[in-house]
Amino acid sequence: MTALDLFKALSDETRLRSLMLIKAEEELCVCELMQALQESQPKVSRHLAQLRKTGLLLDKRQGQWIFYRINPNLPAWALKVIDETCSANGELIEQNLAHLKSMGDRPDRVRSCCE
Amino acid sequence: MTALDLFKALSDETRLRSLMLIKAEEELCVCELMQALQESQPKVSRHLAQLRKTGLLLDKRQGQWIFYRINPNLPAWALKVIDETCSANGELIEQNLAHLKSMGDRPDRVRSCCE
DNA sequence: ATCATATATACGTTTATCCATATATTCAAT
DNA sequence: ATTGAATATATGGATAAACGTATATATGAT
Repeated sequence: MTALDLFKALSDETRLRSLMLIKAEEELCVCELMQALQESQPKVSRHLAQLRKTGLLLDKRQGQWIFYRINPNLPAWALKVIDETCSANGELIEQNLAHLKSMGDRPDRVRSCCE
Repeated sequence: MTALDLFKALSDETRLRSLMLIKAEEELCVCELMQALQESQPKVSRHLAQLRKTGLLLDKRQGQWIFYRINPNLPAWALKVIDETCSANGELIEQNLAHLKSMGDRPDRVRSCCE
């Protein structure tokens, strides 16, 4: 995980928003992110794959869903960069979080994207 | 200066190195950066212009040289991101700093790129 | 005024990135 | 085994970013 890798990963709006949302919510599955971002499935999936390949995210399959969370083993400086960015730029994902809430909380939330 | 603007600015190797070098040396002129980076004048100049337009750098003309320095009025979180990145990734510019040293210190250094 | 130096910008080309659409994979349920 | 839902990936096309070369601007010296 070089500095350049990190900044490239964060230099796309969909990826930046996804990362911030995942950090705010601990973990999110693809369908939740689709709802939060109001974006298509392949688009969200592609960007998440990129964040995973760069090492920023870890994924965990749970039934038919795949949950993404921030890789806690990132270098300390990278975690700090993410922290600083998230805590100072919350307004960027305000609306996305609102979309998330409109799904209800889990397990309701999960149910609402899979049934 | 949105988060996205910052990360886009830092997601190019030439720009990242330039910023780190400028931070390490307080201020640098274009010809010093050309030497440090071993890159062409238009390439260096173009990337510096981009960093200036994004608000990351300030420039100051001094005779025929133009010195760039980090904009101290950046939002606090952005300055922290830059700080963290620089202090944890010094090896990225090790060799570039060596090239700089080989010019000698200013005013010698400046003389060596202008005479 | 002329010339040399430092820097900036314009232009056309190449390269990288992003996207939408279509298709594949994986799991759960029947 | 078949079906449906969630996710992933492949492909071709569009958009944007970066580059090299050439040219312009500004300063200092003669």
